[in-house]
Amino acid sequence: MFAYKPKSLLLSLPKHISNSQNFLVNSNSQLSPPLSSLPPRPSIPQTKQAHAQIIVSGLAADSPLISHLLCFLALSPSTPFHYSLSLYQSIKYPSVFATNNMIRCFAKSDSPPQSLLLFSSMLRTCVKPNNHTFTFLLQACSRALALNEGAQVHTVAVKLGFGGYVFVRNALIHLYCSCSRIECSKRLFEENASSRDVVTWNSMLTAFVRDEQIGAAEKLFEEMPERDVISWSTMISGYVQNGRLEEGLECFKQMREKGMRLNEATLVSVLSASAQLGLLEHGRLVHSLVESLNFPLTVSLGTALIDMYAKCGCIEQSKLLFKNMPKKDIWTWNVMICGLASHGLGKEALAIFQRFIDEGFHPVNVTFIGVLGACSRAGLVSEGRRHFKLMTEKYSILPEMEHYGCMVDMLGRAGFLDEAVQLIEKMTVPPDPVLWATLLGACKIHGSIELGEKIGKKLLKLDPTHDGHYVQLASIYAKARKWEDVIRVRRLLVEQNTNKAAGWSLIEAQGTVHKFVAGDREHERSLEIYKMLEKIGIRIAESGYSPNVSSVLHDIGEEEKENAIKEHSERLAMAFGLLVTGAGDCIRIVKNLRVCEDCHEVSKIISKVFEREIIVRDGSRFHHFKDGKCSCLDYW
DNA sequence: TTAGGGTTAG
Repeated sequence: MFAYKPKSLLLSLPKHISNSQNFLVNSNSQLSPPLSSLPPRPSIPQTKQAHAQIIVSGLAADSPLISHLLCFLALSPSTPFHYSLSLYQSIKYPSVFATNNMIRCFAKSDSPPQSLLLFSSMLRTCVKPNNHTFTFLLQACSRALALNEGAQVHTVAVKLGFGGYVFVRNALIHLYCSCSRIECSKRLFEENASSRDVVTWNSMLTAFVRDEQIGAAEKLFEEMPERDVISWSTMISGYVQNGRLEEGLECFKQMREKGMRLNEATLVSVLSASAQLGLLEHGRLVHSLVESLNFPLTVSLGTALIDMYAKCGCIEQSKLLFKNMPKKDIWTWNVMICGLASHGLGKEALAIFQRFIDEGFHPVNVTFIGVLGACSRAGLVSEGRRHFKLMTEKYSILPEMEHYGCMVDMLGRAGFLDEAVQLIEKMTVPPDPVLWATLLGACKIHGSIELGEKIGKKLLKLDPTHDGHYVQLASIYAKARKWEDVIRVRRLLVEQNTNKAAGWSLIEAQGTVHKFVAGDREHERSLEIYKMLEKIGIRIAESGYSPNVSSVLHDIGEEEKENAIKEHSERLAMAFGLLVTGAGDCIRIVKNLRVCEDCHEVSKIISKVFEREIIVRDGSRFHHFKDGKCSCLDYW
């Protein structure tokens, strides 16, 4: 049997087996996130009540009875181990059963390495470990990401003849996967082809997914002799974690077609995919499944739903869910703050943040990405400055690139360009090209040609393959009507052999996702869409609209520029939306890039002349167009 | 005797 070789063999066997004195626990071991909810078990108060009755009945010295209580505690979701330990210590001669359950209590607590110390003392007191002992010990090592200790447990398990037990081996595959030793997991998996069960396969599937080997995971998933709900959930979350969202949803579809039972993990992953893609209809379908299958609205599921509705443009639905969540954790608050921020509801986001603090929660870096993003999108400059200070000084959170990004965006767009430059100069981490590009965008808004040119040139050196920088710099020149410079930058762009990133927009209609790129003529209803575009053109011209072509980089005539704008992907999606939705229905569009100035203007006019609410999620935020106005108040 | 391993994102 394969055994991982630890860096230094700190563990050898106890005296009756070998000796155990050298068993050391790595103090640097990190804890993995807490385990999620488990099936209903006797609660801690119930166990305590039973314990009290045992004492009153004079049975406190009955070791098997106390051992059973300990077993109940070990089965409960993660609890502090002090009570379990007091029970365990009341047993005069703890059996292997009692000790195993205490090891399990430690493994599930916030101090999993304690279980290794107990194992060490178990060996000294000559209680012989069994296969259960090793399963729990390996679980503790996995949770603590304690590779070295886990490898030692592996060695002992093999020496004592427990290496062949399928539970032990599965726990080992999981341990090495948790500690990023995928090759070790793979060897254990391959060495025992004849004695695998579904958990063995699932553990290996998880290992491939965590190592971002989606191809290998897909192959394994295909080969599996049996797939249970966890196999499917793992595959779906694998797709979602690796950004292969459509494939995640397709896998979910197949899972349902096979009549598989769903569980919380499946639903959370699928909600995340729906949210990231902005597919409201799909997200709603998942929500209705949650309700029809009577899934309890756990913190995870509730938070995933709040996030989905926020990312699909229904911030009111998110707010309602948030209000009605019986239990919230820090992530519930974080997604609510970030959701409000993305919809430009800065003041509401700050109010929620204040409630979060008042309820005694401690903010983390993501909380401040939401808070600073809220200030940035709503133009709340002094609040942004105050919260940035609060984050660094009161909560000692080291600002990351995203925090600086929010600040530079906020200051830059509000016209505080010098302050933004000063902030960048004071950064503890080197600014990335995205940050400079943010400032460049601000230079464009404020017509700051000199600074913009300086940053643009810097960007072209830093990141010459990114077409967006050329486009931005050329737009600055275009705004200043410096056409020769526009042509020069455009030539540079061509010489660098980069292409402008293709913008796309998508819209859902009757359960189908329709994706458009600029000038798209592939859609089966293309003719009707272009007719609708013409109709839109006439109606908006009647209301006094004239095109703003400053965002068009191409060195082409004015008429052609107008046409290029007219066929932007979001225009096609909007035209399609007007075709397929009923009068008065809201049109929802998801766009990968930021919406251009002209399309923004046109969307406002369409919302008025066609009497439609249009919600666009662009690469940066939400725009709610209604009655000729946008929720961003033209500040984006 | 009793118990055990694998899936969740924001």
